[in-house]
Amino acid sequence: MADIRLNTEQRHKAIVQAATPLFARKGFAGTTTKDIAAAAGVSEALLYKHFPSKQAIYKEILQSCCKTGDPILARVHELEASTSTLVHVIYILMHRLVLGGGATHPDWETRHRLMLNSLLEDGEFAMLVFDRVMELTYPTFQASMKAAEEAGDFVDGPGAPINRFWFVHHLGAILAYVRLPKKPLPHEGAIQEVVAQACWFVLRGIGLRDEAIKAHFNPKALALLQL
Amino acid sequence: MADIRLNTEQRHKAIVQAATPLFARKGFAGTTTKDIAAAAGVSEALLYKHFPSKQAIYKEILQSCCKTGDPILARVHELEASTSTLVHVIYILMHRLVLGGGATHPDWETRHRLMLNSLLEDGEFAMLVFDRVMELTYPTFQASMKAAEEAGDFVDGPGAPINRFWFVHHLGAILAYVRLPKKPLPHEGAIQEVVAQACWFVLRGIGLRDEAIKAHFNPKALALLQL
DNA sequence: GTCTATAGTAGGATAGAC
DNA sequence: GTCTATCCTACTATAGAC
Repeated sequence: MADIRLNTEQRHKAIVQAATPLFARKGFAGTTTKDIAAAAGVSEALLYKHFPSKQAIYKEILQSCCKTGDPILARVHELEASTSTLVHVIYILMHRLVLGGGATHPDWETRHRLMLNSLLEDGEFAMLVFDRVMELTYPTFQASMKAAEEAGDFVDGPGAPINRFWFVHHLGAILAYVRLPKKPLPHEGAIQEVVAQACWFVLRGIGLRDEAIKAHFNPKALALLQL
Repeated sequence: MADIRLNTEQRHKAIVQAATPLFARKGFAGTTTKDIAAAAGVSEALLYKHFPSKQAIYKEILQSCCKTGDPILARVHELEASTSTLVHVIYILMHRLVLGGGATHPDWETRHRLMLNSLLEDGEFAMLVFDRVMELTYPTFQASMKAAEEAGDFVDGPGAPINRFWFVHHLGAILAYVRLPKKPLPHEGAIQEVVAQACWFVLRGIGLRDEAIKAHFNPKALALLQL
């Protein structure tokens, strides 16, 4: 069945890779070991040489998948704190959440599905992903909010800055989630438009002044970058 | 097994009611007919006298559950369009999404879970729920945005009003979703606080001026109403 | 209207050969 | 390292009695 012989580590990885989209699409209960074996191109027996149980495969997927961060998001920390950076970080975050990573990181859909499954289960994976997202982007986000305030572009509001950060992330996330079924959705206009509107919405929401948004937010130019 | 004999209609309803939280919690694949029968207090055989298949039970649950609207939301249309109404509608919507309906409508958690499952499946149920929410609350929301604009409390922004409505709803929804696992979450502060901050965030987001929010949004007073 | 009993299948996991 | 064959349990669904 297996096309070629792989060493233990390679086969182990291959099984995880093959199983990931299955668990993402059909959930833990809906995925059978038969499915996994077929997707991995091996016999069911071989699965059990590498993993003690189906549960163990799932656990390992959640472990490994929450660690891999989007390569673009990983570089956000390089940006200097400013109003402009605040606008761009938010655009990047929203854009990648909703539109995915294109060629550089095509697997956002899988991650979104694993997130939803996790929220229906124990939420463990979701927590780890939240930690990761925060680690990658919040320092720059927070510093840029502060910079924007000092520049007079920002009006503070009630509540912790971290909560505002999560509101931004949450909106991007749920826009992605409601698009998972490939059905017509309540939103009006093309998805790029909706994302741009959502960015404007959250920029206002965190407290950026309309003039600052107008000055720094150029969604059409950003869209050309196809990031 | 069955405590008492019910007529066809009653038993039918009882099965649906018993099965609903099971499908919500464990998804379609994770719920067994044995579970359903036990929860309904009947034999598995009896399920099949009322429904041709497990799938049929699930379908009927999704059909019936998307029709029942929250009784408070159903009365939103009675409110007159104004800035104040805009603020209150948003608070009511967010509050009920996140904190649930208390005694009047305790089953928000089940609905949230069915929503997440639907987004992982074909999204049909999600669409129907979206329609229902929009039907109940959007007319008042839209009219109040217009009234707020005429009162000078509101600065219009880019994009269709309906999208801003959905951004509001989405944020409330996802705050509820991330709370489904009873785990500590990224947000800072008590959940009532977070909801109040989220309301402020979306009020800004749709374009309400800070002065108008300050004038009309009194979360502590609203919280006392325990609505 | 409801049950017990059971058919038939699919699921997770293992034994043992190569 | 990989497979075929198999075990046993759990699952969906039905038959037939009360």
